[in-house]
Amino acid sequence: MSGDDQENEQSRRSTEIPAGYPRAQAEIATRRRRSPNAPPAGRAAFAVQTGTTIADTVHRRLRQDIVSMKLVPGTPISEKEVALEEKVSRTPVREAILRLAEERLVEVVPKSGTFVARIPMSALPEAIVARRALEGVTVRAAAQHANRSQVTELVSLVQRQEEAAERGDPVAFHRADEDFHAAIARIGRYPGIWDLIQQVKVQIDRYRRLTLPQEGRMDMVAGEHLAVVRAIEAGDADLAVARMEEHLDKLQLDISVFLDMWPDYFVHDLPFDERLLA
Amino acid sequence: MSGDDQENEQSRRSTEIPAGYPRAQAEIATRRRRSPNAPPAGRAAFAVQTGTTIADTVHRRLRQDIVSMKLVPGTPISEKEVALEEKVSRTPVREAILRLAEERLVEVVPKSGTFVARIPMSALPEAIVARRALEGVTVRAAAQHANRSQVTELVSLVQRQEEAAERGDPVAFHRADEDFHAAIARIGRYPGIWDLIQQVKVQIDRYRRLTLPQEGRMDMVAGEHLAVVRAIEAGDADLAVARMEEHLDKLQLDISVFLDMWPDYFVHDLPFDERLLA
DNA sequence: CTAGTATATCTGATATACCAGTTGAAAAGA
DNA sequence: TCTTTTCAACTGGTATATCAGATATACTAG
Repeated sequence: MSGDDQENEQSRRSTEIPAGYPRAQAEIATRRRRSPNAPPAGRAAFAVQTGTTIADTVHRRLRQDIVSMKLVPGTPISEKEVALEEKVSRTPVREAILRLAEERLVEVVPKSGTFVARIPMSALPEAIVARRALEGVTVRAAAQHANRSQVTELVSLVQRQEEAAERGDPVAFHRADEDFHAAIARIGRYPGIWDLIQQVKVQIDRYRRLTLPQEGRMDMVAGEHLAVVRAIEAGDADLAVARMEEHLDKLQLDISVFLDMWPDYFVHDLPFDERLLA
Repeated sequence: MSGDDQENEQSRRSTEIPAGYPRAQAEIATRRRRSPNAPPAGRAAFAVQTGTTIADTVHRRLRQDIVSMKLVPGTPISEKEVALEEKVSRTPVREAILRLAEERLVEVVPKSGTFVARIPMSALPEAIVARRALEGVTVRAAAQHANRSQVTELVSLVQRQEEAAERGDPVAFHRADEDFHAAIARIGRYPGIWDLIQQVKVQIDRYRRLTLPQEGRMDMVAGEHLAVVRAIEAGDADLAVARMEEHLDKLQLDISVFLDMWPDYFVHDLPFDERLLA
């Protein structure tokens, strides 16, 4: 609703630093050494920022629009068109679209067109259980590692979320929600698993955008988060996991309703045997 | 070693079919309709094969060499050089490299060069626990869903692995191993989770290529797999999960040894606080 | 009016050209 | 000999050109 979804791109590729490169000591047999210019070697660009490329920008923008359902499934996305709108060449646009294709957010049909991907129904249950399992790992670790200041930090995040709920700001609420889960992963010392969770969450999030913002749900979420924090504070790992699983199970809405409402937004890919091992 | 690693690219993007596209009924406000030529609409290319592109080929080849440690961390990979070797233009090569970058298999430094990524030490523990959690999900589901024929199929896969172990064929052994875990995910009706597992496994696999093929380990693995199958056959989900976790825990080798042996193959990225949420 | 076909015009895939940082070693200075 | 400076070669990022497949429309035959 209000303003653009910022959709904070948490820990994304771009932020990281190459961190310097050692000389490729073992010159590989298969790959020939460059005639002049020995292997790149030494500190390769400690550049604080791996300069945000145009492709990054376009990717972020398109991804935002897709996840926020501003671009509904089936919408055609033309490389040329986007290039014109963004006033760049088709190359970076293409790179952005390729990334989206890997995230399963668009489907590209070779000589026909690229379209915003429909939500694969079969992927939803998978995403839910996968997320449940992964968040179980992070919250258990968090309960085992959290110190006092980190617990306080989590409380602060919950409060931020409560405030967003009170003033009915779904965008801020959503962001606080993400930050909370991310913080738990970080405190559990498994930041990389949060990346995985985010990846899995994408399709779920798209689906949830379809559901109307359920009244009262926002307050409940904050309460459930607080229950998780209390378990972490108590150092009760099993309880923390249980609380988190309860929380995640709450968003198990039945899909059928929305299936009728927007049938074209989904693709019914039955779990047919797709692998035929020789 | 004997012959090229085939590194069966299990369920990869390419195999899937676009599956036809419905007319983009809701013409999105944000995106303008194409002047002539209404939206692509109808069955867009039921093409059995989304024609394997050159980029796919190059990607597969490079990925294979990296995962198999034929290209060790730090090795420079030049777009131009690969293009010349493969006798194609830089464009598809670039696309392949971009994909590898997303898989964290290469690091590209903008105006300097692209290098085979060092193994991020901090990612290893994360990958191990994430895999454990995810395989727990799939094996539990498999125990709940497996029918007689599927159990037999699993037995067959274990036997294939035993045969590979007997004739000391690590490549076939490795492939059988992958197929076994993939089959469990498929039987558990969570094929998508196998994709996740594979993604997480990559760095672990690279690391494991460094370790010498431990004598006797191959036979043990087959035995452990069989134990999992028996639990599945008995329909004992909890036992199956336990057996699988025992199995996965066995490959918990201490890293320090190999760290000394090939220090330049790893990057020590301590779990410093990388996210600073506003 | 309908069915079939031809064609204009989309599309993404690939090839090529150009640009601006980066780098390493030669060149210059001490 | 050692340090500093310069600079040409090489890199990945971007722009542009070309190609062939896929589609929708216009056209033709009946």
